[in-house]
Amino acid sequence: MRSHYCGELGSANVGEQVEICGWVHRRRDHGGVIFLDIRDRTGILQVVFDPDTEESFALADSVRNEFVLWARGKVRPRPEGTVNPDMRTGEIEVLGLELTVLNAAKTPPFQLDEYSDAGEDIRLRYRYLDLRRPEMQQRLQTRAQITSEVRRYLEQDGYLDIETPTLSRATPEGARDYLVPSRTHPGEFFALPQSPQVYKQLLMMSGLDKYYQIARCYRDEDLRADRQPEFTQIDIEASFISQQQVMEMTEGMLKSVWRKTLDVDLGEFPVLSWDDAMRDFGIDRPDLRNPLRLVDIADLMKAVDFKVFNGPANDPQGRVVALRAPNAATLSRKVIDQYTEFVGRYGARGLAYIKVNDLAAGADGLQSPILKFIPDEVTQSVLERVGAQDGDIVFFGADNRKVVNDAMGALRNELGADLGLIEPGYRPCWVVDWPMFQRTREGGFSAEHHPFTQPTCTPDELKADPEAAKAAAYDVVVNGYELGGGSLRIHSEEMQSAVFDVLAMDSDAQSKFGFLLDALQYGCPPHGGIALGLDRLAMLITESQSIREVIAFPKTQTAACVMMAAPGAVEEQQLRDLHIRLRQQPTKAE
RNA sequence: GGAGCGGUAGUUCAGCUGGUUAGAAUACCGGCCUGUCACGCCGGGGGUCGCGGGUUCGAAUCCCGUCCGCUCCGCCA
Repeated sequence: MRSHYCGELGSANVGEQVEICGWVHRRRDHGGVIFLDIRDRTGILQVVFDPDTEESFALADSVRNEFVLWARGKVRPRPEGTVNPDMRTGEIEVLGLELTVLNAAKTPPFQLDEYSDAGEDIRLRYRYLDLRRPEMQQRLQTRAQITSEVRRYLEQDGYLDIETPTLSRATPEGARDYLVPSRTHPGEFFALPQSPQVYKQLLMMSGLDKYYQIARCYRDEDLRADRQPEFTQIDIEASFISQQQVMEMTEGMLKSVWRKTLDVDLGEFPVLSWDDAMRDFGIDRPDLRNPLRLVDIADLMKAVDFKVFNGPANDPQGRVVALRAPNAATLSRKVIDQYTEFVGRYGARGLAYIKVNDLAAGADGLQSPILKFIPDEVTQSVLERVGAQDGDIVFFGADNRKVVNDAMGALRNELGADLGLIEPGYRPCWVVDWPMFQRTREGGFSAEHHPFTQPTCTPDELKADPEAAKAAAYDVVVNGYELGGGSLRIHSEEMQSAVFDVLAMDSDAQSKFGFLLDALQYGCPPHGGIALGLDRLAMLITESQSIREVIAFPKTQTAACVMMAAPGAVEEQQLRDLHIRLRQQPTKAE
């Protein structure tokens, strides 16, 4: 039916008779000559019809946008002066000799050209049309290129692609599970996996040695621009492997992905400790393209009444930081108020600042609502430490550690973007030496990474002081996105039980991992691995603003599919089969 | 669970301090046009102003509720 794809024709094909298939991208009718731009996955091709071919000319006259066509014609160079340098196939055209309309098309609900931008709502409702757009085709092709390169890289390194179940068991820890009722076990439910974590560890215990999978994962939590309820992980695990080896393997893989898709050298992956990341960036996934840094100044501010920052006075759990923004002293009161509101979202109760107009003039050269609360020499030492220059503005955060890190870390990102300080390109890094646990609001502990992560201490030390325990965990971060995270895993039953104890998992919860504790006692090799978010990877490489742009059929913010109207109600009989009765009738209006 | 933004022609938007017949661009339809490439020119059709209620002589505009989309906080081991 087809001899060539549209996009692959060029000057080399001049003189050939070709058959092409595709959609009418645009039609230009000049009365005596009609141009049809035919589009397929590979590109766009101009096909010309003139009145000599009477039948085809009449047909070409009748077609409309998005009609599906077959055409036979002759490739010829475009006449002098009509070459289109903006088009990949712009040096040639096809003289249409025969034309068949394979299918007519209704007028699309939105324009599929590259110049108009439909709302996401309508794009998703007609996703099959949205995906026809060259931009979307390119994104999905790039995504396929990524997975292809990942597979190639891992397979040449001896990793086996092994599938694990997507009907699994609800877990006591972690995100909310998507549940699937069991017909054969009344009242019982499967859970869709949040990750293949436990399965891949069991595969290591089975001696499969090196495993990978491009695995769909499910988490029933609220969505974000970079979060979908179902997403894809590049899941990797290996036995008898060190943290260093996992990191090198991952670096090599990411570098070859970037080289393959963008022909970009990712360069070095600096390694930051978690403590350093939190200190300098207030966040565990720093965007290194942003030159701004948080600077601790609590020691300088000891003498100052912290209430000027609306923060607690000399709280040992507290943190006081300065954030210098170069050449931003011109920020208006209104803009500063907006930043104050911005940090408020993260719990900050205010945003103090000093505008540095003229350093040489001392206090007279500064402009700030807080100066009168701070001794001049303290102000000077603070400005000196942050390296303030004339024209800068210095923001301050003082509160408990979490609020300061959250608020000032976010402000750093916001300011960096607003002030145009984000360097172009990609800046990867590793964040290592994670704490094993974090305190929960209730005073207990939750796993910072996950409960299978190998602590770097003994089980006794772990139980004695959980807060001090570090984990053999590592995250790979690119441009402020957590691309992936991994760890060495616990391979002794004693350590795994100790972790469960610290997490205060009751015997019922622990029994759900009984199979794992058992397995650990039957000769479990030391092992470790990593999981990378494929969607985020594709998002970064295609420079998309949303994860939805690199997923063919994504869910909306309410975790629904507007095209299929999923989720939807089911027949009463289906519920009966599953032994389910709804607690109340749905009230959602149509 | 919470905060914010948006919903007006097929689409993208303007109109929103209440007051003629709700506009623009584009798309669509018809006509003209033999070298365009976001073709051009002429003409035309097209609206439940998301939905429900309220205030008012009068509501796209003000108020309340609700649904949908997006961004963010919480949440996401």
